[in-house]
Amino acid sequence: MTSPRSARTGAPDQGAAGGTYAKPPERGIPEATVARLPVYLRALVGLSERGTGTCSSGELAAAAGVNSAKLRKDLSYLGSYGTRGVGYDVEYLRYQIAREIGVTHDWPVVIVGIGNLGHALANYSGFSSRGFRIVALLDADPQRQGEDVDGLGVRAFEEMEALVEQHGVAIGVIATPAPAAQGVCDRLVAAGVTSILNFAPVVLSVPDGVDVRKVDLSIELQILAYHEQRKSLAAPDRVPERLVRLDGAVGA
Amino acid sequence: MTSPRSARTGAPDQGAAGGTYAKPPERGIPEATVARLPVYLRALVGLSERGTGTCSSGELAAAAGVNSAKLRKDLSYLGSYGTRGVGYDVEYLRYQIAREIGVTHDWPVVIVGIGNLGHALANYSGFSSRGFRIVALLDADPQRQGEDVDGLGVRAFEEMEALVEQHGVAIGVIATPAPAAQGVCDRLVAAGVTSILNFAPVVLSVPDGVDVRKVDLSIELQILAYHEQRKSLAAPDRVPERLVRLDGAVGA
DNA sequence: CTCAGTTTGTTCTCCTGTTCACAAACTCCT
DNA sequence: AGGAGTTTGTGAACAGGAGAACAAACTGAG
Repeated sequence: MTSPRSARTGAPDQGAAGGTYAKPPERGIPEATVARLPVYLRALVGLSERGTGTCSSGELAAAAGVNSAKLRKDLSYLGSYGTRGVGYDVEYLRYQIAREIGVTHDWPVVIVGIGNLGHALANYSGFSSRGFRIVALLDADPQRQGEDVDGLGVRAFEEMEALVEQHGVAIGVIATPAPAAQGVCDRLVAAGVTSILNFAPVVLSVPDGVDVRKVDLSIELQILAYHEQRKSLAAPDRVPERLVRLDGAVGA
Repeated sequence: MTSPRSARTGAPDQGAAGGTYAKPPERGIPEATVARLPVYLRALVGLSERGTGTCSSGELAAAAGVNSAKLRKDLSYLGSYGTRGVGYDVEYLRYQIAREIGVTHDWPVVIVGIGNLGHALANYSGFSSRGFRIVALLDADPQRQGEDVDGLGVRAFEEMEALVEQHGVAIGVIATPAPAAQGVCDRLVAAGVTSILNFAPVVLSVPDGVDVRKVDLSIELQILAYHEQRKSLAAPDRVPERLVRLDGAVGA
């Protein structure tokens, strides 16, 4: 009844109160959990700034906007960093999550495409405060080159390879117009970049071993629109004049 | 063996070639499918602009960057809009998806917080081309008010309620600094907005019936960093100087 | 008309992720 | 010290999505 297979990770648990180092999980954190770790990290930073020393899974879950059971299971993939009957030490857990994600050290980043969005990204404080150091801004437009954005000059594409090599850049951000994105992507990959955050509304094709994440502003709005439409259809009262004649439902 | 329960939708299929109107699904499109429909829509627009009249599920899947079986299953939730042995009519399918998402008619939108990101959003052409019409830009800073962004003046918060009412705004975009976001959110909801796209790095709390989607730029980068770190650990060769002393693994 | 080739729509199976529920472990009070 | 109260960590049921595989439906050639 008590644990038919207790040694799932192979290590004999070793008491969990010794403290030297708890457990090296190293293998297989589910993708869904990885996506939530940064949320927990941000919530912990908030709690820390408010002077909280310890917090329960319930409190942290509320701050992160998730279920407390899910939070505990997520954290259990990293190791046993809590204390039963007490909760989690905010600073300790914060460090452990930061280490697991990899934001305890600096990640040099290049941003390609310094239009409106590129400007916004270059100025976004959330990057630098989380270990992401923008080392270069690149744009194809000679008119933009030399322009100063947040203390960094905009450089030409031609310098991409040298900059990536020099700073050891592994992560690139693409904020170019759609037609230019694949070309920029290919060039980043050739230069040695292995992770790409893509804001251009295209599906990038990359070789194996390169990660791409896509952020598409209009897709998010369209998803909202879908649900909004459903809401209006479900409750036909309180519908303003914006939704008349949606379908052929009225006339027929 | 052949279909123990054939009448899953209840309707007798009625031939699918009549053409007046195929099927009103109206119920239960999986969330994962909803999130992909805009991607298909964009791929279809691309095909349409290139003059393609018909396409198979394989072609469309390639353009959208997904599996063809998944694409067919997704489309089947909307109804039977393809022809076996032929494929999908690009224009017809495009319209059907657009209608299902709700982008065949205009969605008036307000953007709150006209900093760097708000500027970028206001200028983003992907919105207007998909039925999202920005009807107001709002900012708390009196210095920004009156400034002209893309033909629209920046207005004060005080006008929010009147603008939402006047234009029948259902969707709001929050691009304010984190501390202001919850207050803005409450006010938008009180004014009648029922869908919110949140760029501020906070967890918004809203009443039931209000949808919130969050876009967090730094979280995406952190997810990339996690995988990048794993890649470096898995292949310790070709690691530049940026990843020395990651863990206590070397000294001990 | 018949038959081979093509492509959709759907079913079935597998896998990932979520949630519940509870034993183990800790604290605090008496 | 002992017992009541808390809280974590995790096994196990449950739900939902992904992919393979196949029958149904269409086209076109002979």
